[in-house]
Amino acid sequence: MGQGASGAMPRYNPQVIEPKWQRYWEEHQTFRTPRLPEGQKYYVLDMFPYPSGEGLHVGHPEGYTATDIMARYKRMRGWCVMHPMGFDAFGLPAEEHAITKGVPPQESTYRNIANFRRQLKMLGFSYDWSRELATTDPDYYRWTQWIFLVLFDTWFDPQQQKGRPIAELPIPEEVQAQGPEAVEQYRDEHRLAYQAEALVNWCPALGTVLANEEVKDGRSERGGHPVQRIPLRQWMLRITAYADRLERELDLVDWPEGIKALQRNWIGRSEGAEVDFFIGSQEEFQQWRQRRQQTGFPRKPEPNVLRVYTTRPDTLFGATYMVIAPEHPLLDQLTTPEQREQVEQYRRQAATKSDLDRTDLAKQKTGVFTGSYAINPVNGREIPIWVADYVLMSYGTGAIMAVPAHDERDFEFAQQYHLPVVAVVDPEQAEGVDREAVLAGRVAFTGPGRAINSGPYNGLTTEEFKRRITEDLARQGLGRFAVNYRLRDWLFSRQRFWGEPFPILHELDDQGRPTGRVVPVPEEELPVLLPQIDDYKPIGRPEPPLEKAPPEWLYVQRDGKRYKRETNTMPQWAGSCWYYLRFLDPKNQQRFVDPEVERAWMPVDLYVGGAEHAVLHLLYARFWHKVLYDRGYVSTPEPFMKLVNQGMILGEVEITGYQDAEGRWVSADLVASDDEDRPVHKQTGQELRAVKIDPQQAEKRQNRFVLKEHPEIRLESRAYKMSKSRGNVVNPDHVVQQFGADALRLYEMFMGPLEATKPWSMDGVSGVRNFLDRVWRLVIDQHAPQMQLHPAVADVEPNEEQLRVLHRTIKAVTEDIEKMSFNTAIARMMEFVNFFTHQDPRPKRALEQFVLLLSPFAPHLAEELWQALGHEQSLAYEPWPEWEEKYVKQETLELPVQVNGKVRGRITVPADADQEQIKQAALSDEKVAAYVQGKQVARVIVVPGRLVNVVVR
RNA sequence: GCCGGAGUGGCGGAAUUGGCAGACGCGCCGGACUCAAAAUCCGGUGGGGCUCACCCCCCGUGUGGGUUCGACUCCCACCUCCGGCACCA
Repeated sequence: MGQGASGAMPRYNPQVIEPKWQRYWEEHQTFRTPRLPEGQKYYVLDMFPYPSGEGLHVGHPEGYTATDIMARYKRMRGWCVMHPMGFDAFGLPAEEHAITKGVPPQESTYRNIANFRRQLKMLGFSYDWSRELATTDPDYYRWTQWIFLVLFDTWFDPQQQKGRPIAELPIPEEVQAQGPEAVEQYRDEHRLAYQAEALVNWCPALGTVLANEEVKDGRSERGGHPVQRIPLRQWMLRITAYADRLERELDLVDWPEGIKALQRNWIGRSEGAEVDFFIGSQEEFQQWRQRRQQTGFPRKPEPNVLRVYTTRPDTLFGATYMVIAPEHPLLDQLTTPEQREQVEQYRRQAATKSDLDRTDLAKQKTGVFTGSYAINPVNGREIPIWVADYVLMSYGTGAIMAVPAHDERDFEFAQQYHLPVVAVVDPEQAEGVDREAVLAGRVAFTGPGRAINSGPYNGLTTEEFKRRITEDLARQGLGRFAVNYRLRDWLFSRQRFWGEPFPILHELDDQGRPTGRVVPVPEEELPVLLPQIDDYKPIGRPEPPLEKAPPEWLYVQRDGKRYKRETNTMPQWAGSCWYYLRFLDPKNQQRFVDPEVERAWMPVDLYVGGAEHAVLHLLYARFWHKVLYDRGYVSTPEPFMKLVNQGMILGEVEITGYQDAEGRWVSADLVASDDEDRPVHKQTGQELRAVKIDPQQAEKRQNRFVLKEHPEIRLESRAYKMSKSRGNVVNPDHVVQQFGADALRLYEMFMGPLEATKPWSMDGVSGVRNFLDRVWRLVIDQHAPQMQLHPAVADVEPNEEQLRVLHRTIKAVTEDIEKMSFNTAIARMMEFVNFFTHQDPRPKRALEQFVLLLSPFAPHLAEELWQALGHEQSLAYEPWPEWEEKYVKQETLELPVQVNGKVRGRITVPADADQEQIKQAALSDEKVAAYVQGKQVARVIVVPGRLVNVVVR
């Protein structure tokens, strides 16, 4: 360096300035938010993290930086911003850790939280840390329990489509007549939180049951362990009651269409009809039909009736057999003595089959004839009733009418067991359909067409037929219009320690056996704290660890009766269902949130998080919110107005080649993967070795990468999900150490659109760090012995050109932030710096405006420069720069001139030139004239401000 | 199979009420500074062609068609990749 005092030279040093400003913000409570908004409010929320032992992942700061930019920007625009952070801290990993290492979950959880908090603060996010919460705080889960009690105290009124207090549930007379116990039972059957003996997804390896949402292909989503179906008493939440509103009210929110589609898909609403099939003799059938004419369609079918749900009532005449699920309650009654043995065996088989087996065997359908017949209500024909596990008890009525001619599954089953196929829909000229084969029953046709073989309905279109027959069936009391949902009720209990205890007591009799009666723990006694236990291990039986709690916790004496506490705990999703409300009033000891505060801040204006929560968290939270809304505890029907999903960040791009055992290269197009995802040779099946290739050794030919030395060997070039096993995980601590927090923030925003999946690149980080260095040198004289402004920085008025660049930058950056198009906003700022680096003098005023523009993205650097420019206070509440249109507009425009669509020249015209002037200028341009010469000008298209196209012949 | 999303230089990406394809950054090449290196600064960089004398020409946004004066953008058919669902009657 040659200069003695080089250490004192004011270089850009994030290691020093970042902690400095973090300390400043903390000391000055810069981002403290008032109880009630002052002026216009803006609630910007991140999906709070699960504090894992690994610490922050580079995926976290992506969304967090985006929201932080919005928060800082809005503050400078004068909005009152709510921007909190907390931790979703209940969950399996802490408990697994407790089991293997013997560390109590409380301890490891709070240690992990401390680490997360440190990392988040290191990145300079402008959270109001005084609102921090963790779902594991007794002061928080007290209110999670309280909301559970609200759910317990609520029934859904289908008339009003609304949750109401259980006390308002109308009790039918016949129930009333059976006494108070029956009434209580009737109430319990209608609560949104209820107990059921449910077939649950029991995972022996995890020692808990799982929600349907947590099971993928018969294995647990976490860990990939096998899952079995066993019956167990469980707490359920009646989310299906809200299915309709959860779907319909998606219209109220500004979410990506893709996420809405995902939720609609999950809810899976379908319309069709319920139809009753009589089981008995022809004579009885006639009487039954007549009776039904009078009574209409009953709420529950009589025992001699099989009720089915179908979306295609128009194919009723094509029903050639029926199928009921193995768990169907009528199965016993329908099974004839001759068939009993077979049916029993089949039922046992189906019951012990795990979901995994059921999926594996999906290719081959199985079933057994019950021996009974049902009578088709529309034509009086008798058809056999089968039992098969391709029909699910949990959907519709657990029974179907099978129409093999017009349903793929029924067709497959009919082929398997040689059941008749009768076509009742003529596909006519439907594209790509073999009409002859359909009519002959050789293939299934599932599309719409025209009715045949359907008696009086022949000739109707599918659409028309559906409507007519549904009406006709309803009039005769044989069927009714019906809606079904794929969505199931939410299995809400877990056999784990590290979750919220249920505020529920089970009454015991004199022998200490449960009577079946449950009572809620009174609100004043909340929270029900987790007890101290020494052994967290699941027992291997579906019996919760809380069974091992000390008796003084487990047993409660009340009004002379003994009660045992509920020992299941709530699933991890519980805490995240309402945290956005608690942030508004985190210290409130009287209520879960003060209504005044709630009304002032809700709804969340912007919610950012990963798409992996598209169905689970977002559906559950919306459900709870709607219940709270119906019960008058919150003021908005939906919690999250605008939702943005940040994309995944992948590891660095890797180029991979493949070699066989002898070390010979194998072209990537000859490589397949086996069951365990290992590479094998497509033809020989031989196992191959994946080799990481240095980019220097590869080159691109056409659209593929090949080995430079052997161009016939194709390589694979792609980025993979970050994972410990692949060793491509990027640690934010290291990035901050090496490049600084501002560089990390800026890079994550510069990588590409927020929503896109994008690969990490350390070179990219150093690129934006380079930009920050240039910003520093734009303002600071780094060769001076101490901190001082660059000599070119002067208190002068900007010239015309500088004003233009400045104002265009302000406009572009502002509009890009509004669109959350952060990558392009950063590109605009880079252009500004490229331009102003060459300016001498550099007007201080212009630089100040620029520093303000930069501040939401790189807040530490911006604060430091703001101070160097002579300001004493933080820039966090400085007014956002405004642009003036007169500097943004151009006086003259350079327009390209095309001849027959190809650019052949360019002209310069005044910005306000009219079409005729532009046309003349274009035609008189030398180059254009050369192309036009000797040809006929057919048309001249002038697009103001864009281009001119001369069409010649 | 069904539902979403995406295919643009060596790489990340920019540009759509249809109007100059490749902004900005990385990488690479060349130059300046230096004894040298790092850092920094300047210039170049889609492919091909040309007497490549810096001018000009042709091709080019996954593939094939179409609409249009004009298509990365709209329409039809298809291919590939990513995400989700998957016996839901």
